[in-house]
Amino acid sequence: MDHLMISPTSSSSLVLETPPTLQQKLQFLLQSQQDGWVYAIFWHTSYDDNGNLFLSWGDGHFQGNKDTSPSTNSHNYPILTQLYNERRKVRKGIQSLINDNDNDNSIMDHMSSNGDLNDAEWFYVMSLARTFPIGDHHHRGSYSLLGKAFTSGTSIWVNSKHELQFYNCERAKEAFMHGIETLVCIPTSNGVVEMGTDVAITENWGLIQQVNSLFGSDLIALSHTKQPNPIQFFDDHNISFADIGIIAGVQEEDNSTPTHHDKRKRSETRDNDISGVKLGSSYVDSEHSDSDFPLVTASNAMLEKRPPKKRGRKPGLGRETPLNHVEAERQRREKLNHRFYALRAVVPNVSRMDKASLLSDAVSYINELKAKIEDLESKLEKESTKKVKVETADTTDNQSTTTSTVEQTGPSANGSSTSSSSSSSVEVEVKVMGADAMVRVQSENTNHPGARLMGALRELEFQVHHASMSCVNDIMLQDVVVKLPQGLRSEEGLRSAILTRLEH
Amino acid sequence: MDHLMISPTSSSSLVLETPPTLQQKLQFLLQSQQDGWVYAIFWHTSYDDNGNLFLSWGDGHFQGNKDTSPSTNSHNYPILTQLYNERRKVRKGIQSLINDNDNDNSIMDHMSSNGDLNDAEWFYVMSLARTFPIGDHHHRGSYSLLGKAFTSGTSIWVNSKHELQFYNCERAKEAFMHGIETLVCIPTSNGVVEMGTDVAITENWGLIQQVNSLFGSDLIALSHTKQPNPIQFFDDHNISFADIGIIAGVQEEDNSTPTHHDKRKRSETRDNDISGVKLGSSYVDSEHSDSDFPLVTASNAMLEKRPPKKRGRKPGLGRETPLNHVEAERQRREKLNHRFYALRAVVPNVSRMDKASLLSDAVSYINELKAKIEDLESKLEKESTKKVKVETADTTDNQSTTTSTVEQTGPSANGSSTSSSSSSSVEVEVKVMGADAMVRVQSENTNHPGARLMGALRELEFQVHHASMSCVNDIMLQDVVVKLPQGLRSEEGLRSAILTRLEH
DNA sequence: TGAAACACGTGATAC
DNA sequence: TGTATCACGTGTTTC
Repeated sequence: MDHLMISPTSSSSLVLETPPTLQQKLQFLLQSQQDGWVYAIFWHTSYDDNGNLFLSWGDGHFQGNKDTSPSTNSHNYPILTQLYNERRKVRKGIQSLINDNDNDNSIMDHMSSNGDLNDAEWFYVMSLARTFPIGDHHHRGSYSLLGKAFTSGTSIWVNSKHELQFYNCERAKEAFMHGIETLVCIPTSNGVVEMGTDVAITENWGLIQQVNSLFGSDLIALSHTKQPNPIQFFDDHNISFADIGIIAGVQEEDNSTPTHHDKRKRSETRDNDISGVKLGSSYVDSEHSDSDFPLVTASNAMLEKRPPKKRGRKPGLGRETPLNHVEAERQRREKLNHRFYALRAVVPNVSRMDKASLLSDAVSYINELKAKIEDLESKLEKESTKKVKVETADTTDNQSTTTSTVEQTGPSANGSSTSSSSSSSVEVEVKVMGADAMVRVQSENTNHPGARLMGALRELEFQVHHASMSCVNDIMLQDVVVKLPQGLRSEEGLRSAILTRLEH
Repeated sequence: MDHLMISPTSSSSLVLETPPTLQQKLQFLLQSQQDGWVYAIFWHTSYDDNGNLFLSWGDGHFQGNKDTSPSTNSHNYPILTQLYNERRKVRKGIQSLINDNDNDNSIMDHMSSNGDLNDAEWFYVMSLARTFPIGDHHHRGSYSLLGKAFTSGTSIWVNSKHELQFYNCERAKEAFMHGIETLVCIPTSNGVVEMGTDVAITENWGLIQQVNSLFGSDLIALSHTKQPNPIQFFDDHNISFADIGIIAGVQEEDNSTPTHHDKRKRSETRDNDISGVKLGSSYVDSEHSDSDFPLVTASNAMLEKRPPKKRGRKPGLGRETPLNHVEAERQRREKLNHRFYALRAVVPNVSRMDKASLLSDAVSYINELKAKIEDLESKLEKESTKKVKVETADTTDNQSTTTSTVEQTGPSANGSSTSSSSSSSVEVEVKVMGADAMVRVQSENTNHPGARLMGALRELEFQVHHASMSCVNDIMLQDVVVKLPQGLRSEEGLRSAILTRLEH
């Protein structure tokens, strides 16, 4: 049971329009990645009775944790196997029964309240009865991540529980409840590939490309990609531009004709992935590589409903600079949006889903937190001073400085360091002693200074001989003795090298 | 010297186009406000040699602090009086000398580095030599607030130092450096009224209205309100809408309209007020009336420099719907931006001034605050339980002592944990003590075990209280005391969670 | 039908 | 020179 397979192609007699190699593709996909992906699901597009497009289970592969710690495997849950088999048998029936999301949600919720059973396996198994609408009443973020990925044609990569929790998307919330930490949705021509795991995995452009090449050639059921409601511009043609985009992406490699915006329905994005990958080189979140943004594959154009206006390209455009510009702007927007999501994830009680409300809610929330901290600190201080009788008084000093982190913003004026996004006032001392060096770092105890310093030392490939870190009153003091590689002996150089690496 | 008056109308023979009552108006303005405004300046429009519009000193009134704390008054700075008089005498000469902003900035900077002298008085006095371009190379925010207020026709009200610091506007920065906290720029027909003080004053619509009625009737030099480049929509009429707006605002007393605050820059909006006021009713910043947004009076857009693009209006436009749309979008943007400012105001150490950085900094700051609160709460709880005298003794005692005596606590052979795995020569022990836990990891000194462990703890969001790692004979021994988030208390669970995360 | 909220492409600008 | 950010006007999609 280590490798669950819920596949209509492998063991079921149900006939679906997906080619028989889907299962192998997913399997291959999972096994070719060295990251600890737990499962992969292919959601394919279908039409419901009303003619609305939706995503339903196409195929899936469950790999489990790489370490296969015994407690997380399914043999501990015989009921799981039973339910799994049962579900598989009557999947079609169940689907019609619990197509309604609310019902399904209640099931999930009940399961998650169960404490021990809410792991990725449950999530995976329960997924096979789920469906997700597409393009319908999507209130901008309220719909499923899967649907969003499909309609927008952009891959979505969420790799923190906070962010996951934020999305007011049912699936993301459920994933969060079941311990999923990284959730990826990659659109294909006729569906979406979803992968998930319970650890954090940073964005991986290669994976998306691999999915593209694996699933991009499924040119079956192209009609699915067409919009349910007729597009007035091209309904005389039977092939939607989206389809053309797909085809072009597969066999044409091309691109050309950027310039005009689009809104790119989806699909087409892929051809840009192939042809214009270099654009992706600038994708990196330049400054702090928080890796918090979405790896949008997107862009392109050309297959857009075009009000019969100006035909032909604008005169005199070099064609690459403006394209980069729009692409860059797109990325900027996407990045900004993901920052917004991240903010939503940490701010509770967001009154309304719109950005302005979020921002002011964040402000008031921060003020709330500050007030609470001040309150607690004064309380604590009172307690401690009451209890510790005669103290050296530097504790209160430290406390007061940490409380007033706000005030630091004005002058800033901290030597070197500063500028780090997270913590302020980082002090680094380096003392070189022959082939060894002693590094002393003093900072606030925020953003895991220990991990940051150790990460910095790892990046610099310094072997650690000894280290000791202590945190008192929110001040973290770290002393490390490292062995230096030869050639690097300047104390100031070491210091700045460490300093610059401390910011993530 | 309590009331500095730098007025060409009161004591100078220079003839300017401002009416002789300017000084009294400013004076009246300051004294009629009960808020502690320190100074008021009227900047009037002029053309430089190149025919470009710019703002220069029209008149000013310095009132000083209401509390008139002796240390902040000018008699402490005889040099100030001297320089003031000197400046006043040779104002025109100085203007031509230090018209260059860079020079002036350096002067201001030098002054501000002076510690004691950089108060509002200095700022006020130095202002009289300043000029500010209008409508030229306006990078939207990089130009002066004054220019922005004038061209946009919107009043700008900044009432926090953070926000002030943010603007990449020279004047705002200078004001910040000189201790100004609230800075207001109110456009008039032929200039801008600027008021400032070193305390925070919330937006006051009445003040803006008062300025409008005081300075709105200066219908002299109307041509100044006209853009240097002709406005194609109305250049057959000689009266700009702005002026009409002013007149209407003056003699109409307006009021009525409590409903629609702000927004609408005089002119067009005002005539909208007359005809279709109800539209403004929905302007209210519905939910929280933080009053955090900009009191833009504006709209208009039609006295904006309009690059000679499309001549003639778009065909078939109803003229109100699309216009309202752009206006609404403008307002939305403005609102959003002010929310951003507010967020900047409460988030310390904003690494860079751009929105994306602000957002992620806000997120990490919130997490910081949360962590700190949790920490404080647990600390407080600990304190209080400790204070309840000798309780059950064992467990609580251990908790209190762990921080300092980490290494002694577990000389291996602890009952729980241990045992299993340890295949790849990495052993993990976990001992939970209340809200804290001790983690001991023994492994080979390869692949930077310190960084791996710290990274794992960061992923799990465990705050490190104390850590010590030593390497002997290529064996790395690490002991860490961490604070656990609530809900995670199982030693075995912790152990496996750490173990799985140790492999990268 | 219009108000509100977004995303998009575009031009400007700063480092 | 490219590579950022930003604001603007516009089209679209909600309710």
